[in-house]
Amino acid sequence: MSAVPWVLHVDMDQFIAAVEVLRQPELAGKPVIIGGNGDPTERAVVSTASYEAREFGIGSGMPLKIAARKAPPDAVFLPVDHAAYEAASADVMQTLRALPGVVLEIIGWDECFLGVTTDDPEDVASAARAAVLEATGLHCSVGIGDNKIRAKIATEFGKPRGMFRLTADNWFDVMGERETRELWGVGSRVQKRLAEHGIRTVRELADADRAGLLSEFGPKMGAWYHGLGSGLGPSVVDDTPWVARSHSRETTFQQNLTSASQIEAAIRELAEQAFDDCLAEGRPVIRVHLKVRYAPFVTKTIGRKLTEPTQDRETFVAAAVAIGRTLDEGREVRLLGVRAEMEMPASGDSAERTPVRGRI
DNA sequence: TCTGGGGTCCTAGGACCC
DNA sequence: TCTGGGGTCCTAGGACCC
Repeated sequence: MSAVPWVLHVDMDQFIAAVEVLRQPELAGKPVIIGGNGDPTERAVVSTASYEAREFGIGSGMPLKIAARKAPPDAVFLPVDHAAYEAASADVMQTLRALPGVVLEIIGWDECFLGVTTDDPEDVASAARAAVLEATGLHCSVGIGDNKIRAKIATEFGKPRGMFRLTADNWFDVMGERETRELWGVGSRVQKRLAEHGIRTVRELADADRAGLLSEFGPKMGAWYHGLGSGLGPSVVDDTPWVARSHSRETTFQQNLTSASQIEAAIRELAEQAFDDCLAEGRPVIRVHLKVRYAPFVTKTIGRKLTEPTQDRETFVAAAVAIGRTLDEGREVRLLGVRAEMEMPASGDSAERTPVRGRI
């Protein structure tokens, strides 16, 4: 065997719950549910549920009120503690970065890609798992692939506390008959649109008419989805530090806001915080976005370019408030968010962007 | 049952320009 | 009556990720 480049995807097992159990060992083996303030009667959702809690049908994104109904009497609800998870995350990443010969690309709190040239990727994966466990007491799983897409998907088959290899050789054996929804970057809406074209499985996507996909999804996404059916994707692991394009603050109100003055006050507060996050990076803000959720299912986002890039807080806040004044009167607001979009440093913009939303 | 909070990227369509 | 052809920029909204 000769050394060739591999992509490893490292994903922490039930990361947030595991960090909590580490600090409170008596929680081990119990259904643990982390979300919001830890009060299951509040408007908030589950951040992470331990494997024990998942057996009761509780999972990420579920409203806490629902989780409370499904949970057994011995379930423990805990508040989200960002600082603790960030510290644990930093320990994990530092440990992985120290492995010999690897390039590390962080894609989230609890997951990253490792690029490594080796003739034995399983050996590197084992070493990574052992190192993380030794340094942090936390377990992880590793996907091994010949590109990022396959590595990322492989991890699901390795969980928990294991590893799995997915490459061009076994792609269709493993994924061919599965639903398109299992592909990274295909959500429920795209799954549905594909199904309307008779495309339900991964293999059907790979075999689909390319022109049809381009006309349904546009030149970029159409081509991307088509390749995704065959497990195609980028294989370069990039360790250049991530630069945020925007910062936002949003809040779900326990009681809906009903008056214009309440709404304006909330916009001010959120706008100041979002703006300050940008200011802390020393980068001018060029756009403001307001996100509003009116009672059930209606979320609106309204963006405005500022007349010029600004580092003046009041200029930004005033722009956010101005959008707020255009909102329909008499509607109760249950969620409000303000996003500040920053000027990007001029760069020779990398040609290979992966259109999977969020950090990659 | 009724939905966090942090993000990124893509597309469509209109305005405007030559 | 019918309606260039190319381009850029902007807004609004959709979709997805962790």
